[in-house]
Amino acid sequence: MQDTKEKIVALADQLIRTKGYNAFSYKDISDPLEIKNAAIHYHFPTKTDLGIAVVDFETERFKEHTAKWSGMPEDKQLKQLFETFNRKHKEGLVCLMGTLSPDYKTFPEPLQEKVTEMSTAFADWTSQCLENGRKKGFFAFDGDAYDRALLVLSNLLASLLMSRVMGPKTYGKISAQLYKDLLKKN
Amino acid sequence: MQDTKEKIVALADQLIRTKGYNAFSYKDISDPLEIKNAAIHYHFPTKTDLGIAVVDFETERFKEHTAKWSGMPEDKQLKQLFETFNRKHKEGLVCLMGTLSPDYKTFPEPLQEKVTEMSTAFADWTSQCLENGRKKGFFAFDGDAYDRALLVLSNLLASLLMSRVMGPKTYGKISAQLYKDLLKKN
DNA sequence: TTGCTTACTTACTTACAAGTAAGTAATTTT
DNA sequence: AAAATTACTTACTTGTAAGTAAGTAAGCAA
Repeated sequence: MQDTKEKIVALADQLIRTKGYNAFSYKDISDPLEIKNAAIHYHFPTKTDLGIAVVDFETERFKEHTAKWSGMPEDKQLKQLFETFNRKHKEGLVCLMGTLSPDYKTFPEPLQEKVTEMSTAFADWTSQCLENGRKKGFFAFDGDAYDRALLVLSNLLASLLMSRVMGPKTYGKISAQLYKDLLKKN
Repeated sequence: MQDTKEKIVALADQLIRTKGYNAFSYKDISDPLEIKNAAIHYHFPTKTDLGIAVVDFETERFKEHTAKWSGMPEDKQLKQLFETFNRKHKEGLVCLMGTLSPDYKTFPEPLQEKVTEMSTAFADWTSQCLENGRKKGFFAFDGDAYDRALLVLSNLLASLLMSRVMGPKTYGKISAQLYKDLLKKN
């Protein structure tokens, strides 16, 4: 019955993305899964443990995805990243980095570390992709590739957040212009 | 004693920016101000009322600031916007839009509306500033000015959030590159 | 078949959050 | 001078959060 444990992580992931870490409770998980709150504590003794599991799972998933894309040309790889965010947007969800960073200071250290680790993984991969893609002529942009990666990620992250508040079209407007900018030759 | 009311709003603002809306409590305000939690309820019957006051105050402050800048050339006006975010970064704070958007779905409608109103005010002003600034040759960018405004705001918003998680240098890297991009002539 | 582990439930505890009703002291209005 | 208003405090209530101790049913292991 590893099934329950996986379902808890999946639901917690969704709850963190919709309500935020500090606003979801064990009851939000135990009710739909028709288990008792103590069953969650059995698998994840503290809420921090559950948070860590969610973040770790996301980091793993990201690494698996990027590994699969590694044979593609860089413009296609970046397109895949955009598609990942696109899918989240269609589900009405935001990215973990976007929802966890405002609450970061309320987290115990072990969870903070995991969030930083996840974010670093995103930035490192994007930086490499942009760097290599520029060398091969797929992308055109000024400045350091790492700085540009931070810009790209910040746009993707915030476009999901802003879509919530300013309407769903916001996401498309930001991501479309962002992608055009990177391909543009000066 | 309008003083207490103002102090409550100012502290709530700071708490929302550091811990997030759902993580701060009336005790976080009543303790440092040395008043009872009922005193907060006297001024703001519900937490929603307090949230609305914080957002309204920020919207007003933004409109006052931009009104003061209205005589400047557009590149200086935009610089002022960047400076505003810069100051928040130095204080270790994030912007209201950044901290409130992940929790948006947990808000009652009246607060949601205020957050949307504030965000729209930001976007409208930035859009106008970019539009006029491009016409006068201060800025160079492709596409619609409103779309570009969303990009700029998303970068500023997210750079404050990401700085928390990835270190304080993140903010400077993003904002510097962003500003350069806008001034750049092709 | 006895014992150990897994995956829970039952039934709590402790803490703290938001919110309220009733009272009060000081000031302002009439 | 009396009445009302302002800005609170005292002392609650209600609800819910995270977490735990003890029990149990099912499966497997020796």
